[in-house]
Amino acid sequence: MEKKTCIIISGATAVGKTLHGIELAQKYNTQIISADSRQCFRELNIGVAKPTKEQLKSVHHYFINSHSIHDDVNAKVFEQYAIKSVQKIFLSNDVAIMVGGTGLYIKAFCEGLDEVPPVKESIRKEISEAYKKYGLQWLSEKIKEQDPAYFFWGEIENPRRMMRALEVKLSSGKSILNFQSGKKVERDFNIKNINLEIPRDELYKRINQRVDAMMQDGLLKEAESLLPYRHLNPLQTVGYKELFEFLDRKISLDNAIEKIKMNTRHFAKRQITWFKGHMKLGN
RNA sequence: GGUCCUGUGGCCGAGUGGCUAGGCAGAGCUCUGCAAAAGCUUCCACAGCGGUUCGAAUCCGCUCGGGACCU
Repeated sequence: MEKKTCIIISGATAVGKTLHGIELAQKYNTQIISADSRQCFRELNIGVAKPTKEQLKSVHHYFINSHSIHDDVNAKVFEQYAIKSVQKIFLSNDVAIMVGGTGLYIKAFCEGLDEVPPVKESIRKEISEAYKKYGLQWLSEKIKEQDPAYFFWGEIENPRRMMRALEVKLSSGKSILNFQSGKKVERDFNIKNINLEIPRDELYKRINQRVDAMMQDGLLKEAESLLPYRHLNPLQTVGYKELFEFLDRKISLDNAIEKIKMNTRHFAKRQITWFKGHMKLGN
């Protein structure tokens, strides 16, 4: 039997992935799996540049509006969800399309993530609260004492990674390094990648225009309605966090809009760097 | 016309004779579980000219540009 194929369309925010993905899906008469860590939340709309209702009607999208901001969504959740979704698509199609800009999620889908024992919520909470209170110094001392191997090999200037290492150690008793094999899972389907790129200045122009359009579409109102949930991870999102600052009267509205544009550029740059280094398969 | 203050990189901002902050933006990068996250690296300066000094962004003079006040 011929192997099935998943075509992945990747690229920075605002390059035009959505449109290309839909065209391609229609050409193959198939469906799309979104690989976007924010568009999966049904409560987030204008600020995350979801496909329009019409677009969603014309091609079925997995992982869009599939979760709530109260759910725990991460790379592992995505991997499992996406694998299930392609399999479903492959039941009736030879080709599936994945569209998205969340590099880590795409990587998890392509290569798999190592099995790491689940971490108790209470431990995670404890660590992040202690870090908030005592800072990086405390964290790095704690790592040194609990997981000297990580202290030696790991990224000891990145609190996020250190906290992850610490939570794994504290809940499993083993260093996270024991679980990170770096082995890639072989999928039983072909993967082809199309990484979309346009000149930087053009991308930045599109970003600016899109932010203005979002504001016209009522992003401020949306942000306002999400204010009660601002502490949730899905709300740590460009376009919302800046408007929360405005609603706090910390910055002016113009200032907030400028910041959204700037932070979106930063985000896009990180995506470009990621895809440059990671998406060398296919195409 | 006079008196005084002031001039630091794209922006903000310390330094006030030798050790040439820092932040933001810009550029580059890292990446196996919060990733639209988190972190790392890096370019760019002392308004101009002259003087003092072993040595000046720092002291002196002049020029130019800002600002304040006086008649």
